Amino acid sequence: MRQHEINVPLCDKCALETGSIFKHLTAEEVEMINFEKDFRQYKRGDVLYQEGNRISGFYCIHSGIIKVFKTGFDGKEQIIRFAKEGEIIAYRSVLSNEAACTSAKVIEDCQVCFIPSEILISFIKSNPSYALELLKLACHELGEANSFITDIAQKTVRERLAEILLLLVNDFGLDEQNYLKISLTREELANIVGTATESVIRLLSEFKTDKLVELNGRKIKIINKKGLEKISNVLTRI
Amino acid sequence: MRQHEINVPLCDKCALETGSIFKHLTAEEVEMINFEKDFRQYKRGDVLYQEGNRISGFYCIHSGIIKVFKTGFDGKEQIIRFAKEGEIIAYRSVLSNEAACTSAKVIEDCQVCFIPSEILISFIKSNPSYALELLKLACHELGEANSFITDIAQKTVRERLAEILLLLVNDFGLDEQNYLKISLTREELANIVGTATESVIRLLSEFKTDKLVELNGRKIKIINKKGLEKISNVLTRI
DNA sequence: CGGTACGTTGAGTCATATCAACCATAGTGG
DNA sequence: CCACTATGGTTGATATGACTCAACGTACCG
Repeated sequence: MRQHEINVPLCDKCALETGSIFKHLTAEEVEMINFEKDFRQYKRGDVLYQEGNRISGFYCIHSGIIKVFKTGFDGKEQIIRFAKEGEIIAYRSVLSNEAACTSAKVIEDCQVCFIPSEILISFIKSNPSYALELLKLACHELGEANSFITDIAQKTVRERLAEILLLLVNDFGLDEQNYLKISLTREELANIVGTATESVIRLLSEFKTDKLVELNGRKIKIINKKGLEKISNVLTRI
Repeated sequence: MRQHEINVPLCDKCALETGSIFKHLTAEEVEMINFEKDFRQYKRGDVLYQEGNRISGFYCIHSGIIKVFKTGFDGKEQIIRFAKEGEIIAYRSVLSNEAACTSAKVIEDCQVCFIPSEILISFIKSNPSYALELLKLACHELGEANSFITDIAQKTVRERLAEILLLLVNDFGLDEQNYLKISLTREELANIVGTATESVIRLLSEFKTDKLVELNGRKIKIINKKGLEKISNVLTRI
């Protein structure tokens, strides 16, 4: 099923709608991206780039969800973060001028714009307040990474799973029936939490027994957010 | 024993010697830092700033070693990174304009320069190539954080301890007798690896039995680097 | 209809945390 | 100067969280 007429999104419109980082650019700069960018569509499972790749640009997500992950020794994925509309990925490699230290794979069909490195670099040089925004972004991500390190190092799998569920609620929201909008396989959940698939399954069904969630296949319904918050903290072990 | 005449280091000299990020500044800019900065000396155990603080500047380390850590629920520290001569800390908070997400404490007596936020911000705006260098720095740290997340999530304590020892060798080097130049308490080691103090003690003495290291109090002598490399990877479990 | 990917459950094992006791060292104050 | 206290290091015993392995169910797909 190929679309003959694809609506390539315009960056100026997109930046406003999604609140992407491009909203800090001037009109001419946005126009320049519009001209240079390459619009692409991907389906679930598609790979945008892989660890070790040299990347010639970065991606701005217009719709859909992408997982960014590293691959450990035995091939096990560790999901580092998700990216959704308005967010950019692979900018880290472009800026630090290193090979990609992560891979990116599609979780939900998506439309993305690929923007050549040179444009990013030239904007940083020409538009200082944009550079500052990028710095803020990187520093913010760094702060989140630090928290995550502390969590993985100190919390139990149970606590982390509860926390991740809440984080997913926060990032992707719930539908009218309180179902998590993002749907992941048990394995993917395990690869965020940093545990085995079986452990996620067991803990989720405990959560279900404890009336914290309901499960319908991959769809997870949150029915006691306070309870999850309680678990995700210290309080478990008082 | 108080020094009446303290030699306040000059940034231009220091930047060259230590290869700090200020080497990308113009002569006038460096001069400006020299003028505005506040030189400070700290002793082991001193705290530079604490999680949650609003920080009005960042620190450039001239000598000594500082640990940057987060505090978990039960008060347990998770060491995020170390900073030594030529490196800057707390720039993350300054740039993302958030409260400090970490604390910083002195490991080895140190001399640091405190530089007000405004200077950093103004340089970013006036000197794009400096902004780019800062971005590179932040992105590089982000890459390291991602690796660390994957390691903590996937490797055993044994693997991680070996890895951390190698990382310390890399960052701080060995003296003539192959002793690690940085000396940490067992608890601090545990707080990097993300484990219990007792586990570090037990594993270290295993490493000793296996002729990988020798132990003299806090001083750790590396006698089989290859062996540690082997342990730090997958290879343990073949 | 067989194949493949995902989900679930059970049983056994092991690495690691926890708890407790003890030693060494150094600094403190009466 | 000595008892006192705090801090760090070590070791042993015990408990348990979480992983691994294995079997099996289910659903979807060509």
